[in-house]
Amino acid sequence: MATLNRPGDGDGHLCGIDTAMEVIGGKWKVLILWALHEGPERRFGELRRMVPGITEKVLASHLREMEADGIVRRVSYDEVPPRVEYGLTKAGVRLNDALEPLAAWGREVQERRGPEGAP
Amino acid sequence: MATLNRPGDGDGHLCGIDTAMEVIGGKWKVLILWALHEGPERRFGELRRMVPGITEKVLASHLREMEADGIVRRVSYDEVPPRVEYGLTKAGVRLNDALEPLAAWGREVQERRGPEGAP
DNA sequence: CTGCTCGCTCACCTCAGGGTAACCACCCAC
DNA sequence: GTGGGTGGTTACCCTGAGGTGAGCGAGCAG
Repeated sequence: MATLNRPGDGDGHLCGIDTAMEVIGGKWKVLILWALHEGPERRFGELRRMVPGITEKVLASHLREMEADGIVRRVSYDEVPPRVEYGLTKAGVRLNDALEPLAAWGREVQERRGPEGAP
Repeated sequence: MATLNRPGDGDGHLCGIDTAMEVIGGKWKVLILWALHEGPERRFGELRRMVPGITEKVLASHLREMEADGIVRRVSYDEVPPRVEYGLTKAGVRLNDALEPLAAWGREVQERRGPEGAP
């Protein structure tokens, strides 16, 4: 789906956006990313608790996709009970940084929409 | 779905992201945004041509949503044949700017993935 | 009169992403 | 033995975003 992606486009403005959108396109991915960016390493159950509403299946599949995309590192220890820890890769951290301005924009819009003075 | 949105969070890092994701969550929205950001004003058919693959129904509904979100301005002239022009609002321009780092990240990843030396 | 343009709208259909829930293998506390 | 906790997997279902195609209302070229 490289519709607007014209390599060598002199504009140099957007055109990598859809790649990024595919990576963060999952319903919960940015939330996982956010949960992951705070601690050095998170465990599965920890993430499940940090992202209320997500199911185990979806959390697992999202983590797998993010790992395949190279933004999440997965370390599993051969213990019992099993222990697996997830962390961000360099690319993941950079993605998070790239998400910051977007978050700022979102917050700005939120304030403008619902300026409830804390009831 | 304000799960992770904790207003007053001392962290001040993410937490507006999902608002932004709702706005640009549509399949073609960033492409429309990109098409819109270059010219001052675009017509419907022009946009349809600039975003190959999109259907009229989806283009219309996305434009409507983006208008409701306050990032697109719509000006319709009472002429025959009908003429309607779309442009970005201030917020839309800022959203585009906020998307830039994400696009840069996407481009970076693209290069890393498929470093084909232009066949 | 026919057909074309323009910016949509409507009715219908498809399909994949996500939700539900049960289950696995293992060990520990009770 | 029973229950709970670990990190998953598998099967199935279901909703809603998006795709398909047709048509409309008005005027103008031919």
